[in-house]
Amino acid sequence: MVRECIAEFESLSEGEKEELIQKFSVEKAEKKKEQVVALPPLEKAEKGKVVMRFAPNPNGPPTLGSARGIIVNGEYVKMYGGKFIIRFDDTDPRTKRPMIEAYDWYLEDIEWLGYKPDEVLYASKRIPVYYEYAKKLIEMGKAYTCFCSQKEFKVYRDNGVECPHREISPEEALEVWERMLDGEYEEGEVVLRIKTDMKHKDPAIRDWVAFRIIRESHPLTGDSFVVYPTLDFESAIEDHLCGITHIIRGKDLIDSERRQRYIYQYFNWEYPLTKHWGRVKIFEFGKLSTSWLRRDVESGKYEGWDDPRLPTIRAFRRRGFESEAIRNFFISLGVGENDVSISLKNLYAENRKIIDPKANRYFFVWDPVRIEIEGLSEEVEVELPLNPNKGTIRRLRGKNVVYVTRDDFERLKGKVVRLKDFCNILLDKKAEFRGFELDDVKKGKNIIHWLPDGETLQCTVLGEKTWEGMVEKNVVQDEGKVVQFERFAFCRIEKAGEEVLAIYTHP
RNA sequence: GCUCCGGUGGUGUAGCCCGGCCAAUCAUACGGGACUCUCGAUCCCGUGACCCGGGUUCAAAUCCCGGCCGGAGCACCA
Repeated sequence: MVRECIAEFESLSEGEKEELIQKFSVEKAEKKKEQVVALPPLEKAEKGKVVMRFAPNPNGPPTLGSARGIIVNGEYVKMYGGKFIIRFDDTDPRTKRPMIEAYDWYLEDIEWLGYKPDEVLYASKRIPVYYEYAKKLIEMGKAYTCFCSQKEFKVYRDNGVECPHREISPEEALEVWERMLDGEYEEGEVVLRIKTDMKHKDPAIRDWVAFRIIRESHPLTGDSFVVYPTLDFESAIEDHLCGITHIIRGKDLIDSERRQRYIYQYFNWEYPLTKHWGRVKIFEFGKLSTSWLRRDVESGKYEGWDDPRLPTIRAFRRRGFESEAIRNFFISLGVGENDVSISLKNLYAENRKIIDPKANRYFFVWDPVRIEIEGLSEEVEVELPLNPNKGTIRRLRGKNVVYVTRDDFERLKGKVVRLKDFCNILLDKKAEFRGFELDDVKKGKNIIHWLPDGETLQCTVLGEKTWEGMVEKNVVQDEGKVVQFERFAFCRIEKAGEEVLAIYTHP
């Protein structure tokens, strides 16, 4: 039945086909609109009252991974209306030392991705607030100062046994706490723990650390503090203070919720709704850790944090990606708890949809080979499509000395090829002119791109590798924009002067 | 090891809570064709999946049990 229909359709004339397609295209267009990518509805989300946050530690620049957090949270706030808060969880000046430049990079990239934070908070500047809540908990007997070493406590924890310090009175604990704040103890000597349940079936939950001493100057607050909260504590307090309604983050933080709930219970607060997503592994980048990237950037293996080979948002911006593409890419991943490993090809496909219709076309001849065309006496002016979608054109001089790429030269030497939009030649270093008409070579489809001698600019393309070659002068008008180098790839023209520097976007 | 969580085409995703309308959605990928003086663009057509085994039921991707596989956490990191 279906086959018959198709056969019937195929047998129609072009005109008739067109007519039928027209007839159904309205319906199709409507369907496409419905399928606009969107996040699944958020549980218990009230219009205008959704408060969400993105809480990075700026110990490196935002990466594709950060983009997911920004996009998913930001997008939900957009969907329902409410508040979007950026909070820098920068409470460890040593092991996760913040990078001073990264604070602004986050803000910039968030804006570029299309979200405007309603509030920006720096945890490191609000440490006194956390002290107050710590004090309350101590007074309530829900937190205690503990002098066990990490090793000692591990034994207690693993065996589900309460440590001796757990039983001290709130008054005593308070006294120790004050002395901690006054800097009377050394690093590692004492910590403040939250009382949970030493018999909890998950050892990870048992009496966790809320504050520890770190004697290291903080990039933002200097030496103002020696007692720093852990993420679990800081974030628990802050989420409540900010009135966060929904938390969506990676599943590595799943235990965090279980720990924090104890505090919420003690203060009688309501814990936000949470959702956790799985790990994203991108084929092209493998596992990426900020510290690992940092080492390679600092060692000079990469040009900088926006090196086009890097998975940072800055790098994608430099490559000329549209933020809409990145948004669609992550929205389509959804918020499932299973791990995903996905190829950047999907991102490329999203980006291509947006960029292809607007990118101007140019010839870029990499690894050029000089060709002399014999039998072509006069120069001609050649018109080529600049943007096939808009019908605009560009011009090139058709000369008897041209350059083609080595790949094409070697592959097609001795054959008749078509210099796109110009003429046909028998390809060799001394080529023979074979006419201007297209039909002669159309069958073989040996259509290649070319550039006239003396009317080009030096061009370098930076990407996975570096390509050297020449490009037509016309590109100058597209400085800063993404163009398509025909038969090569999309590239962003970063600089166009005497020489051209282009960044490889994607195929 | 302990505590959680998850397993739908090559890849991602919808459906699973509230079993039937799922011979399973959409995207991407791949294959074929059309169009085009580039193309990985566009337009047609096609390929391709419910981890395995039991159970409950008239009926299971959906519920239950077991297995296998994968992941996360088990820090004075975030």
